[in-house]
Amino acid sequence: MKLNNTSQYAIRIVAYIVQNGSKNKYNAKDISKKLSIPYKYLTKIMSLLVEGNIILSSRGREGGYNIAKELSEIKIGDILEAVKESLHQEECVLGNHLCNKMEKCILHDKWLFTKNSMQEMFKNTTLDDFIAKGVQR
Amino acid sequence: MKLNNTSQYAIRIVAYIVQNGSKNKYNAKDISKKLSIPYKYLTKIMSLLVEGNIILSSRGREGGYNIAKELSEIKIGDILEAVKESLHQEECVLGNHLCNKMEKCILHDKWLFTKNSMQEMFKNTTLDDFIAKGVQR
DNA sequence: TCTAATGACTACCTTAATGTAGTCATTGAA
DNA sequence: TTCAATGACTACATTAAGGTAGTCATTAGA
Ligand code: SF4
Ligand code: SF4
Repeated sequence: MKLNNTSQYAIRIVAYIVQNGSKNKYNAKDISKKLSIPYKYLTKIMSLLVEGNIILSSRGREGGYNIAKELSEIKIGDILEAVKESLHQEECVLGNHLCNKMEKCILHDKWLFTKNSMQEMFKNTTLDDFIAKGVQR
Repeated sequence: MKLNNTSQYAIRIVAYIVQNGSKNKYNAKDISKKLSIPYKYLTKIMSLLVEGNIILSSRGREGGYNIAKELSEIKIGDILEAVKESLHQEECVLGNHLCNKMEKCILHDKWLFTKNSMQEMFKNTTLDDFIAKGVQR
């Protein structure tokens, strides 16, 4: 039970940018070094974040990455979505074996509740929440 | 965010046994057919459940599997533990990058809360809970 | 204009989880 | 006492996630 590697990296990347000045521009090599994320893997993830409109990139000399919007507009959930983490509600504890609503098992509602609270958490946490407390790396 | 395949199978196997009579004995071939779990993969999982003292097995002709204890004594959490699903609390959202308690990030407590409620759910649900409602397959 | 510094793209490699094959060990029934 | 029906064990095959290599495209500055 955890987020996959790519999602974890993505959150750490964005958190890093937020904490070190969201107005600044960051290049792939530096981020890679600072966060110990393999360079090529990092750029792959960055492309996903760009595609998801969370990060802006500029190519060429003096290029780099920066945040695409206001911090308060970006939710953790958006990041996870950008890297295709599956958080879908309709997924059952036992995989995708969806049952009809009439004969649900004991775990159904309990799991849904937990799933919901997790989703709420990701939906309700925005990037500016990171500034105050800080993430250790 | 979901249980891995092996865990899902394990729960479905035990649920199947519970629903079809926990006093009866079941052989691998039948379970495999009924639940569409690859035969060899199934026997591998069964061995884990036997090792975890959830299932008893008897070899030889007329052999098979049956539940090792009273239904009320077996928790979903026990099944997950038997197949080595990692549910450990100390694991952070961002992997194993544990921070010191002084500078925890905004997700820390929220994640812990969710994690806890999930663990509680698994700890507090026993096999006899399955009987009443039934799991669709 | 040329070039070094950058990100984007494509294709491949590695690893861990999932799944399969073959054989051995045990046992009850004929 | 055989032997067919069973589970256990070992080793291999497949797949998907994670990670790497090489090259192309873009751009600011000399
Ligand atoms: S009833 Fe149980 S098995 Fe069926 S979809 Fe809900 S959680 Fe999954
Ligand atoms: S503070 Fe945040 S990053 Fe650090 S261990 Fe807790 S959840 Fe993980």
